[in-house]
Amino acid sequence: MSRNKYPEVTVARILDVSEQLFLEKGYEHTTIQDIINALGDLSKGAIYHHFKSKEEIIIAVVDRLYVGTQDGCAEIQADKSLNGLEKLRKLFYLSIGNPNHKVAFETMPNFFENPKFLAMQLEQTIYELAHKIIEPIICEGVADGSIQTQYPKELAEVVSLLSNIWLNPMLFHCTKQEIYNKCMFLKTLMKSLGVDAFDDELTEMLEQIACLANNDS
Amino acid sequence: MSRNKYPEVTVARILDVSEQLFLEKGYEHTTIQDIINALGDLSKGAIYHHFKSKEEIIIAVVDRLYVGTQDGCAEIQADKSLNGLEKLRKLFYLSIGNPNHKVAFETMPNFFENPKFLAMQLEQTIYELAHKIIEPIICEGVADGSIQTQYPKELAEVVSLLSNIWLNPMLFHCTKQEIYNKCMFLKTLMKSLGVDAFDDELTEMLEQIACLANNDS
DNA sequence: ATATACATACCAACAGTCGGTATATAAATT
DNA sequence: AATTTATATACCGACTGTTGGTATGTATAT
Repeated sequence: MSRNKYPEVTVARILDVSEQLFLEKGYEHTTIQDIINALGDLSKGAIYHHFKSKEEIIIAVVDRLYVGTQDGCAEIQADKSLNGLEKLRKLFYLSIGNPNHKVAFETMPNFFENPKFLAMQLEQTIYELAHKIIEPIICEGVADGSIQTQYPKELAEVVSLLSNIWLNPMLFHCTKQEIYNKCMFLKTLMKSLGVDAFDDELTEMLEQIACLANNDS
Repeated sequence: MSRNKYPEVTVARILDVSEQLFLEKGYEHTTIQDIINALGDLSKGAIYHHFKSKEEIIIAVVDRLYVGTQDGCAEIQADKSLNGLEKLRKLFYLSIGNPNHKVAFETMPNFFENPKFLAMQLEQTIYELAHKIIEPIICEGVADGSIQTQYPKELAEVVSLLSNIWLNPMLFHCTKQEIYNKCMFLKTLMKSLGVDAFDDELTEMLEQIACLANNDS
């Protein structure tokens, strides 16, 4: 294959194929050669022309997974008609409804055997989601009176961690019943922490996503 | 060096050196050759005689990190003079006071660059700590009336996750003030969830451990 | 005598490199 | 405007150094 006029297309193809393989086989068990084979018509040189290392590929993949969410966040953040609590609620919908998660969900067998992916997800959750997105919204909620807390930063971290990691069926496989219990628990937890953002509609959404993975109970 | 009369000593030495290196440089950036060099007088054959893979070495290392804790758990569990809540409280002391953590704490630069270790820690926290240790104790506490909850399993998972991962300065670097805030937050959180196990003495212990790592504020 | 604790030489797989080629694009020349 | 020239970029594929792991040999304890 000769030179492509639109290199972004090539980059996107590399990321598509890599994402699929990383989720399927795990980052550390995916070789560059696997990526080359799956692409079919590109060489090692091509890949290393666009990315300087395998690590850089997974960084780009994870970044891209969250791009849609990040855009949506900015939109919610800018919406003047919502108070802090309402913004938080809307954010949950956005995050849980993210179609990228579904894809990952279906192909990923066990996240603990994909430690790199897990670590990046955790890092992203704390340093991007909690600190840069949730915390400002909570502070806003405290200011407008819709959220009550003395510890906005800690609350942001815990809420992010629980909803993005603990509740994530990609990470912790669970039956429909277990998802439901987790949601109920999280709902009362958040309410008792001064954030009444977790409503029934949200629970239902999560249950439906969980059904994609397993048909238990 | 020829055959050793006491092979356990050799195994222990391999684990000592490996643990140090894994914490220092990260699992994936530690080579078998690094371990051999650090040992000084052993060969590759020796290592692969005692462990069948590099992965098996880190499993043994992590197992050993928790051995002391596990023994202590059994002791607490068997103590008939304590109710559920008191057992939980005692467990926190044990876990936080674990000297192994201090060692890891001092040498580990950034856990996110050691994804394998992080993943194993998370897995251990949920499937060993939460399900096998905390949950039974909480159920006991519910039965004897010292703990109130409708969701023992979920409570066990969240408590384990927050105290073992989120509060762990090895994972999330923080200043003394931040540790204090986290403790205060966790204390109110747990109390509002029906578990009043986090007292002032515990907070103080955590602060002292945090001081080992950085001297901020 | 045999099982065990090691040593050593070796292998296959891997991430990453490097010299080289082909093509797109823009500037210079006609 | 058409053609040449220059340069940056997309890509190729053989090669390298490193690494986890193995096969086989040897010495020692029981």
